[in-house]
Amino acid sequence: MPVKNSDSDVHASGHTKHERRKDARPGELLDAALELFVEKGYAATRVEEVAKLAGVSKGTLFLYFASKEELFKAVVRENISGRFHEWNAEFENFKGNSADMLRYCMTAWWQRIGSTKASGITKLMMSEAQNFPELAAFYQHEVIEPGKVLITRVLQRGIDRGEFRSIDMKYGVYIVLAPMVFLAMWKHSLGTCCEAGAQLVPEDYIALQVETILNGLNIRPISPPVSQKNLAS
Amino acid sequence: MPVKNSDSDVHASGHTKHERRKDARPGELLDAALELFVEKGYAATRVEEVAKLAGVSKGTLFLYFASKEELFKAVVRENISGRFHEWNAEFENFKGNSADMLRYCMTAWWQRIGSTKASGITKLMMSEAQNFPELAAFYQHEVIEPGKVLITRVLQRGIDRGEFRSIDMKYGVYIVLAPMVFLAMWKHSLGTCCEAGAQLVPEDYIALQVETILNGLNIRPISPPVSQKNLAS
DNA sequence: TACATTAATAACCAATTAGTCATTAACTTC
DNA sequence: GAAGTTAATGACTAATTGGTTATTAATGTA
Repeated sequence: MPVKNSDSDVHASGHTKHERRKDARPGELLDAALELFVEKGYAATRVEEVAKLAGVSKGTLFLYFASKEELFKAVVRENISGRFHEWNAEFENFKGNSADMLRYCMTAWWQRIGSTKASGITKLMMSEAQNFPELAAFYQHEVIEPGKVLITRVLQRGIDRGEFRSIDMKYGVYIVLAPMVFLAMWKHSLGTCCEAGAQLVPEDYIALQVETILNGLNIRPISPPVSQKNLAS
Repeated sequence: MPVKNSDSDVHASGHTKHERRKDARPGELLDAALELFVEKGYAATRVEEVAKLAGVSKGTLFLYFASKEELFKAVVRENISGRFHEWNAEFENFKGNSADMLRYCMTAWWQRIGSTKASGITKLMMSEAQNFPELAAFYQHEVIEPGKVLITRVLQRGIDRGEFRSIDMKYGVYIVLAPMVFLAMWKHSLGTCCEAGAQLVPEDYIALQVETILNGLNIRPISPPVSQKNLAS
């Protein structure tokens, strides 16, 4: 039997309990879901917590999203949208050498994605791709592929202008992509809970990565591997 | 009240139901656990499934491992951390230049971890560390720290012998670690389900990464960044 | 064969949680 | 302001699952 809070049903904050805000609910629920999915992962996030953070009851959440899985899909669709158009335009107009362009590319990624909640989506997708092949395909198509195109453009420009040595572009993109994805993962996993004293400072990490890559892409190739058997005994 | 399968209790396969194989059980359970943890993740793997795959009842599993968490730790010890002693010894005896040593380090990682089921553990830990801080601390202590020590040793040797340029070792280890962790993640997430045509060939990826790193660690430093503002308005 | 030991089982428990539904009350319309 | 509509609630259900334990039976020994 429900409690009869007979006289008011008004919270301290001034919101009535049964406030009807049909238009605002989905957005608020998606924000709350993003927050918690990023913080705790998919499986560990309780729909009731999402509802609570959005200021509604669990029942209300299911009024707007058919299931937890549909909620998750909606979060990804909502947040992984087309900022690539803007970025592509930005890189079209880049004047200056390709080393600076690559530096700009990676530091801009950190400022716009890596250091924001959006990096949590990257981590989430890498973590849950196996369980949601449909979402994985979506992410591949909408995020990974455009990202690769952008990186390829920078590297190819450097090669065309004689600034970088020629490499197989199929794998070259990963030289740039791997450190960024790694950082996004690290930030949201072992980087937070452990590493007591020696916390990784992302800006310094990015700086060393980019300089090492640039040195690695330098036009002067080093001597190739000499032997495969260098082990004693 | 238990079923009285009175006359035999013998499976179709010929194994009796209460077969006593004390020595073989732990290994079989660990194999089954590795298989399922890698396939489904830690949280989503049910201990009863592990037991079933190992051909025993759930009760038997708890006879050999105190809890699901202990089972997981045992899997990590069996497949990764228990082998550092051997690897350290191997690198003590390495004769030859440090470029070859780093090449050996990364290709050996691929052969022994990256290409095996053990890489799934890396992926799993990165995915679930947030939810299981105790396991994360365990992994950090038993795997990440020893791994960093090993990488640091190789890089420091190169610097000491004048083969690599001097870098801040706090971040230097990540130059080597990031491509390997990325590959482990990629393999078990977007790499499997998507990337229809252009599948990543791990050996080629590792090869380009290691050569780029070696070039990047070359003693001749490149020119530092010149300007921060190269964008056209 | 009788007995002791202990590996193995499966029914059971307690806690968790995705999802449902009868009830309540805010808002709309006339 | 009465009646109808539907947004919102929260107690409830059903399923899941980590872990326990009383019971069963395989094996060794005398």
